[in-house]
Amino acid sequence: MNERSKGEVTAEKIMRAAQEGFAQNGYAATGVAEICASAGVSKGAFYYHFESKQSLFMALVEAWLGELEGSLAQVAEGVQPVPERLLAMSRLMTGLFSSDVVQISIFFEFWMQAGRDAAVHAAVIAPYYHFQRFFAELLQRGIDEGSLSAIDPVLGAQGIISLASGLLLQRLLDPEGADWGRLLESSMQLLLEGLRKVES
Amino acid sequence: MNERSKGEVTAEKIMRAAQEGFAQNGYAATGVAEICASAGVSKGAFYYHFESKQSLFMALVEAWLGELEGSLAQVAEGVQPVPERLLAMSRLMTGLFSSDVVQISIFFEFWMQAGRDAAVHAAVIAPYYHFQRFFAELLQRGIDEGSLSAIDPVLGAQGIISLASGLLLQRLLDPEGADWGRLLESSMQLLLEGLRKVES
DNA sequence: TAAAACATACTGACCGGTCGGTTTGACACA
DNA sequence: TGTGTCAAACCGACCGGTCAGTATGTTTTA
Repeated sequence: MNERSKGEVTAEKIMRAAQEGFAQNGYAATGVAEICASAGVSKGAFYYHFESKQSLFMALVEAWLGELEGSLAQVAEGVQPVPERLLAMSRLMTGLFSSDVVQISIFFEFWMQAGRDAAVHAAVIAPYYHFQRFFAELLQRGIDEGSLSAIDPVLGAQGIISLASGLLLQRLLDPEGADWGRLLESSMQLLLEGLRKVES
Repeated sequence: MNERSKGEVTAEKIMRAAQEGFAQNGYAATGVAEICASAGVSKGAFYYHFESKQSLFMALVEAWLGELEGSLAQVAEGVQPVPERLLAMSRLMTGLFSSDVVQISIFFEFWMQAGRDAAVHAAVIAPYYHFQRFFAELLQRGIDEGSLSAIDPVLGAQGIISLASGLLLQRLLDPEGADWGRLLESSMQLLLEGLRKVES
């Protein structure tokens, strides 16, 4: 009935514990022993499933990116005009990111490590470009359909990504400082206002 | 002639070396011995000037924030309309931030540590609010003078901060991916377009 | 000459990773 | 159903090395 083997369950327990640890105290400050204790698993089990602490981190990165990619694909399709579509996406992100500060924290942990570790960087840069291209194409479509003014779509895409990640960053510093989910939506609206084609 | 004592010079050498180390490899992964070697100074000198590794980090945070505060005060005054003033500020930031990836990296290192360490958080959150208030007041002035539409100024301020920090974040991941300095200016212009009051 | 400013050797805790051994569960065979 | 087998899964003591911090002595400066 249950298709997941015992080993897979253990590996998942380790990954969950590691994610929490890395998010809470950072990669370097989180020991393997601590992860094991938190997962209720021995060190032997850890090194049975993962080659090293580093490779565990990579597994986390890849799992997270895969998840993100999936939820992006969900909203990739649509027939509404581009501005409405972007707003809908930001509303969706609201739900995805308002979940837990820990989730956000690990995301930036990945980002920071990418600047230091070549392997992490290689794993992160490709999806990043993918995202950039995704938004740029969306904007281009908006320009083509006449709902957006003719700015450089890549520039606009980088602006959108900036806005989203910057808000996440502020939320990290001051979780109670604002309704960050709602804020993402309204500042996206603001940016769109700047992008929107003036009726002539 | 030279007013700076020998001790102050040593402390500065240590701080410079530490900044580089923390930025390059992160706080936890940068050892005290490594910092000392890089500064050309012994461990004794280190612990003569700093109580602990942690307190050195705090000193770096405070120095950096003070510097930022100073360069902000420089452009606080002005007689131009608010939108032009904001653009001028983003142009100024271009120069300040395009200097070195290391500089940016240490900035985010501070930010991340703030989420983990109460002392760092306390030191960072106050200036953060200060900045937020600064931009909010600037926007309010723009609304009052009629150059901006009547949005929530705090929301606008958080949007501006998001844009700036988000672009920095992307620059960290992909330094050669764009002319990030120019990008800050043009996306600020985009945001301002959304904020600008339509002539009626 | 006293205090400030350093240098060097050292300590104890901790950490990533290893290793020899043990448990567990699925399957074969009787 | 009982029993032997084997590999996957797991355990935890242990090792080499690193790290923040200290103890103590030496030089420099005013």
